[in-house]
Amino acid sequence: MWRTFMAEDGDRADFDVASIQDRWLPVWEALRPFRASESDDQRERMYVLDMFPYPSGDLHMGHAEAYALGDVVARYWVQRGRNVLHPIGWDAFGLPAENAAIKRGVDPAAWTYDNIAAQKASMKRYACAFDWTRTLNTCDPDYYKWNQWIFLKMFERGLAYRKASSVNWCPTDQTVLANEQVIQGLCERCDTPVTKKKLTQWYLRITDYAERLLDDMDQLESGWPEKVLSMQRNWIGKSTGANVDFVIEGREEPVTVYTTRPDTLFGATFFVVAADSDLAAELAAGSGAEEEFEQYLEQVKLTSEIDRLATDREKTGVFLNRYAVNPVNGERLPVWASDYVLADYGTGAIMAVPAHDQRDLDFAKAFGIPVRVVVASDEDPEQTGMATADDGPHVNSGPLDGLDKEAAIAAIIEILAERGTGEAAVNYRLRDWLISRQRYWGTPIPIIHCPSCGEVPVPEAELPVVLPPASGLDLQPKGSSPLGAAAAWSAVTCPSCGGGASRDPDTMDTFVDSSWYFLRYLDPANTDAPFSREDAEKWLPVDQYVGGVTHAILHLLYARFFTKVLHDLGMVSFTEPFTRLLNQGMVLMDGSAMSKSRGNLVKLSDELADHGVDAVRLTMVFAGPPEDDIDWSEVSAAGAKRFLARAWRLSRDVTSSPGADPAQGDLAVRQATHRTIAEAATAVERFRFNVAIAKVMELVNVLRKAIDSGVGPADPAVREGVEATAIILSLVAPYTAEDMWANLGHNPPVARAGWPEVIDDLVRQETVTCVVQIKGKVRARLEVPADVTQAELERLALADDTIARLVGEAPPRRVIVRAPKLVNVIPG
RNA sequence: GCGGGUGUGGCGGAAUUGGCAGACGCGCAGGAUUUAGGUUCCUGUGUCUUCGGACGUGAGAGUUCAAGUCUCUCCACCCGCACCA
Repeated sequence: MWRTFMAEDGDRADFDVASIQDRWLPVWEALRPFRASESDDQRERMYVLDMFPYPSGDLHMGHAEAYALGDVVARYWVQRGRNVLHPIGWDAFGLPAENAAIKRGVDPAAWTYDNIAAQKASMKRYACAFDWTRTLNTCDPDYYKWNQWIFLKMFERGLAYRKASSVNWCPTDQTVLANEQVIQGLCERCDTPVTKKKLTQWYLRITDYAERLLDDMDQLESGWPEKVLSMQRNWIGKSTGANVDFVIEGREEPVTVYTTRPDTLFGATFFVVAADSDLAAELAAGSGAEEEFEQYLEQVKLTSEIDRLATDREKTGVFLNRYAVNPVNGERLPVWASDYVLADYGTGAIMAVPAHDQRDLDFAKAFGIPVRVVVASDEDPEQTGMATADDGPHVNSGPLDGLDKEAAIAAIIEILAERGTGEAAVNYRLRDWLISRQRYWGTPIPIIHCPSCGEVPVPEAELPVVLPPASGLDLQPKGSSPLGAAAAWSAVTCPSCGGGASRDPDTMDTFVDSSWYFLRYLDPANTDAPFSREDAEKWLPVDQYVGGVTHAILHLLYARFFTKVLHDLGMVSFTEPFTRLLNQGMVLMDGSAMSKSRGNLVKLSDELADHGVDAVRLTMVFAGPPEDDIDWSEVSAAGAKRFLARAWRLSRDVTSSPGADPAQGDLAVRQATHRTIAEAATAVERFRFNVAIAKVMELVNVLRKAIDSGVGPADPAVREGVEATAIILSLVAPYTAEDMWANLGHNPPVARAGWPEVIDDLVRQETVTCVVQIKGKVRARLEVPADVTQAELERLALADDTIARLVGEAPPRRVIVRAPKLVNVIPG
């Protein structure tokens, strides 16, 4: 009702958000201001990329923040005259589509494409500066064909392979998970405790790239947040040490263990194999300890992953009635099986040195195994219960006695190497990437299983292997892929021998889709290749990537891996895909993440209806540094709207004509304008968008005063200032800016108006305020010429009445002069 | 435990190289316009104060003419990893 009032309330209250939005949206739709030029454009290229969304519903507050931030960067560089590529697409495969299908009986494809349509409309209304001619959906056969193609290239090179292994299994989603998708023992997606299952699955050999993934981080050092780099380093988990071979009595082959402390080899008093390893079962067989071992293994299997992760758990294990022989001194070490040794790290077996490893000590104490100190220390681990990890002279270690840690490691490696029982070794925590998923809505794995030929790649000419329609398939999770039940789809003839064969029933992890999508944007309709090498060389690597820190490991590591593989395939020349990364924070409500169950969900559509697109965007950008979280309850979209109305009113008040010569205008207003332009540019380039906004707000205040009580609305400097305001605001508040631009008598789009040129003379201050301190406390201020000399400034400062009075007669002991801004007088 | 980060008014946050702490906004208070106000405009707003000033950036020390900024010690909180041998 009050809106009706406002409309009648004369020229003050005309800032009608809804009608401004309705006016400009169709105009932009026609003008397409953000199309990246395809060829022979001489402008410098720039690739600004936002992480693409999963179409799980309409856009939410998190999207609104991320896309507002990415938009500032993209729009800024467009204004600066760059040829900016700023694309968007949809990460459209994945479980939610399938779950919706199961729950509501809709086709996953229909569900997905409906959501995409809704998000696309919302994004356009949200005025995202995307190049709408380049969108992609990963669930389109045109897209996933190239997942399959890349997979086959990897298969050819041995980078994609199948193996049987104990894998992470989500009982709820009824599918396997990559290590990266298990968070604290829970399924990343549904928080169900993850269990282990022995399955034959497809893997990508990311471990082959571990060293390069680590090394190439040097290239990212200044462009990526330190946090993300450290998380990736952590995840790759490189360690150095040695492999040592231990003979097990009664076993032909020696067992290799990996250790980071080969120098403590003389302190080994027992030997442990992972309870769930094949080796443990083998050693238990015929040892007389089978029964105990079986019982123990049962118990271990029942222990959930979460319990396993509790670090303060009691050590458990079972003696296998076997002995390993220490290669350096021939000692017999009892062999135990325990779950504190992991089957899939190192070799699944360890030498245990209780004096210098806390876990081994805990175990030794629990089972009364002797502790032998081999690195001298004041503390006795057996007494204190604390293993010592400090450096120190070695003792009880034969040839290593007296050496420090570093020397001892070098010496023992040499000794082992001479005897052929060990060598220096490097280990990684990173495991190969498990990509098989027993679900429907994903990329079919393009392999045919033939009883006589084995794994046969689908011939390239037959790609894509298209998903069969969902209708008629049982998508209910049951542990095996729904595709296997699509008999007509599954049954094929072997491309190699022509015999009966079947398709691989699994689909790929959706992280495969997002590992190279940034390349597909260059040429999303290409039918000959995933992307053109020529375009890739022109546009990539991505100059600025914007997205949430939730993908710090998963997506970013996989995308880096894919880029290196594509590099090795000769398809791209660079080795890192994203030069700079900006991780935006989250949008919270009342201190915690929004969720329906918590009852603190803020609906984006409500906020947009209440305050308008521009005010919501402005609030997101002005709230603080982009990487910080925003608590929606602590910021004010109403305040943002008020500011926009204030800025917009300026454009109504200007009475000079377009093209009026600003040189004829008021100097002070011009200076304020040009300083703002310069400061806003610096702030945007440093990602201090909130500061850029603050600067525009100051300019708006100056212009308001100039109009109301200063030079008046007809001064050309006022026009210049309001035009600059519109252009700077176009980065954040495109509707308001466009309407201001029109009010000022210009044609749309303001987004392509060009960044105003800064006149240096107007930025330079001819006089500055100099503070005069006495002993570091400000006592006076002087207006001085900006180019004042040190000597002149000192004279002026000491001549100041206040200063002269406070300093007194005696000559000052010292005067520090930093012309033109500061003088500090230390009285005698 | 290991690694990364953050501590500034009632709140969100500013502050190139050490050089006026608290820009800008929110909120609050007062005033003007208004029949009215979820409008607009103006003014004030770190704390204490004997109105001269004094104190003030998590705590404590140090370097310096000068420290939010540099160094050391400590505290609190957040994030990531965590039985990885």
